[in-house]
Amino acid sequence: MGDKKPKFILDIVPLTKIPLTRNQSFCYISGEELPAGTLVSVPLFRRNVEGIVLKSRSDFKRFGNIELKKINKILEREFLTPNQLELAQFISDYYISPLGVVIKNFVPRRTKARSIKHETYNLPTGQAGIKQKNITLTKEQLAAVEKIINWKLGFRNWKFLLYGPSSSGKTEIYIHSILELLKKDKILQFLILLPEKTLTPQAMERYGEHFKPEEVVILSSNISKGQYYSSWQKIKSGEAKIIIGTRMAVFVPFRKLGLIIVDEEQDISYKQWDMNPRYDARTVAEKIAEIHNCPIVFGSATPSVESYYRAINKDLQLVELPVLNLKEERRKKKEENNKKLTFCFLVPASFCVVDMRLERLNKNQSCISKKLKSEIAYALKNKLQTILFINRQGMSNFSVCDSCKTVLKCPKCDRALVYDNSGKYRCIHCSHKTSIIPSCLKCKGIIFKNVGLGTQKVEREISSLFSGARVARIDSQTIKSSKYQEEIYKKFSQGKIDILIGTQMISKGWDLPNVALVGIIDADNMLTIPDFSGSVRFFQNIVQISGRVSRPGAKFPGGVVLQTYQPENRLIKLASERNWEKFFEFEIAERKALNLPPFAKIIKLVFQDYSFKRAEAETNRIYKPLRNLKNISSSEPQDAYVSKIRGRFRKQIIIKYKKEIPPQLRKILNGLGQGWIADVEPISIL
DNA sequence: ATATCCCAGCGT
DNA sequence: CGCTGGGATATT
Repeated sequence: MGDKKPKFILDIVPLTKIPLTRNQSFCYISGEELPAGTLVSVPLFRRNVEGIVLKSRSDFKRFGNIELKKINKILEREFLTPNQLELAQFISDYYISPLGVVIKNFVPRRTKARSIKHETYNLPTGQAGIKQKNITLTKEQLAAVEKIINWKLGFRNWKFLLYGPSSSGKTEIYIHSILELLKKDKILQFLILLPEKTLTPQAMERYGEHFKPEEVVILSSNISKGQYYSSWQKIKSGEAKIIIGTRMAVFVPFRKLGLIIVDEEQDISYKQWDMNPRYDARTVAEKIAEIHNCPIVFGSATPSVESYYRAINKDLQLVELPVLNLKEERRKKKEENNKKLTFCFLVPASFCVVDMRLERLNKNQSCISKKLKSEIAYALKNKLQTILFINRQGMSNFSVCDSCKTVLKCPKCDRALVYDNSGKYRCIHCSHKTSIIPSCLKCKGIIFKNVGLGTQKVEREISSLFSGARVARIDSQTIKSSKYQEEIYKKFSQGKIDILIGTQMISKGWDLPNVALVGIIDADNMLTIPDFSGSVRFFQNIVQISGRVSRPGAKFPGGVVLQTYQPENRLIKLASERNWEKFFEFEIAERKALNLPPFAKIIKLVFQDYSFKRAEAETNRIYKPLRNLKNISSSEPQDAYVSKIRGRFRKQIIIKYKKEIPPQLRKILNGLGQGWIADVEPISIL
């Protein structure tokens, strides 16, 4: 048969890594025209892969001398929406990541959800969803809602920064805005992005109360592939209206978005830093808002420096919220307490900085200061709960050989091993463990001294100081099983635990109403992060940690005790005041002086190799052309903060540029070979 | 993903 | 000189 059927050439992106130096889409022949976004199977060099159609055309001429292959199979037409394709291209360009790898994130595993269980989330079921709780909003909250829902009237812009302390009622504003926008247009969908840590069942309930269960989907990394696919389909069909999720939720096929909310906007878990594409869900969400022509709200009590700077420059519309009647509440509380208690050791929301040098002078060698000890004792006596923060897990920072004073290091990583109470020493990077009796690599000594503090050490100390107290510990070791975490949470909220010791892990998400005292055991340790965002992280940590006490509704006003060897440190002072604006002024001046974000954009280039020589040679090779480029500045190749991981040496180059990546720089970045990692706008340059 | 090419390192 | 293993490479 003479093949009279018209044939078409399709531009198809295989869902696999194609080097950035090459064209990201390939041409295939098909008997029929296929719309963009169609999922197909194509042969690609002796194997078959999935691919997404970008374009159909009928001109053969360009490929006269190359014999094109036919597509294998059409899997599903218009599997991805045009909006998604546009977004994928944006992410690929912006984060210098192969388009196929990016699109892979948009294509769910198409496994049928085996169980017919519709909702397995902890959403309030049955009636609860439909009865819309009457939320009474304050004047300020209502004003914020008005601004958001009337975003079209705002001539300036429809990107908002909702800046208000925790407990200023941001969630109510989100919910109310959504309900109002839904009233106007029933087919709208809404995206609510949350950091991993705050996407908890407790947080979910707050949203679940106001919408029908079948209208809400939750997307996080711990749902099954089948569940994800079923949610994905619901979103594509329009059945799902409220999409709550972590950063991965930016990849789903929205039909028509009415509003995007990025809660806890400052949270660094929005940035994917460990694999390609190294995208930032905040930036991507903003792009989605542009594509869908819908408003976007970034919410935070301690905004990122970048966002607040944008708000000041009117690039975001700043909506400020006052503390929700907290002052009155505090005053009332104080009066009450003064009546009840003969002496009130904690001024409400007091913040006490303890100088640990004085403790040492006074022959107190414990990691618990006299002040903190007495406060804990008081809290115990009054059946109030205490949280102690120590941002180091295990027993200590590092261990030193007693005879030759060498730090015990991981053989594969440039990292000190930590003693973890099982009698072994562990590496946090590669989970390498020593034998029960480790020996010093240098002198074969077997006696080690532990230096510094860890959660386990604090736990021991506390147990010996307060033998009657019920103590629990939470860190990344104990938290591995979420069951255990849930159990601790339950016990603590039921008042069955007096003192909770943990890393920053517990500073978020957990709503603990009965906490009277928060102790920050070693603030200096938190100050030592030598990174451009170190100060911000410190400040935010302290605010978040302090936020564990003195919230409205608390049964007792709380206090914070911060222990430090440098009480005169400017950051400690700023943090103890917890005045974000004041901190911002200090920080922005420093960022400007050092040409750091938001005054410059950063790309971090990391090269890893088993041979130090090769790592050195390769980074120097790339540095040479970079040095001569105009409009950028790049650092000389330097050892990464952890200069060796799993036996591979790591060298890095930090590049700064204004606004957009210059074309010549892009060319160099596209040509980076195996072993290189490019991280655009990284959260850290360590 | 995977066949293929290239080269260093090694033994004959 | 050939054999081998590891790494880079290309894919319509």
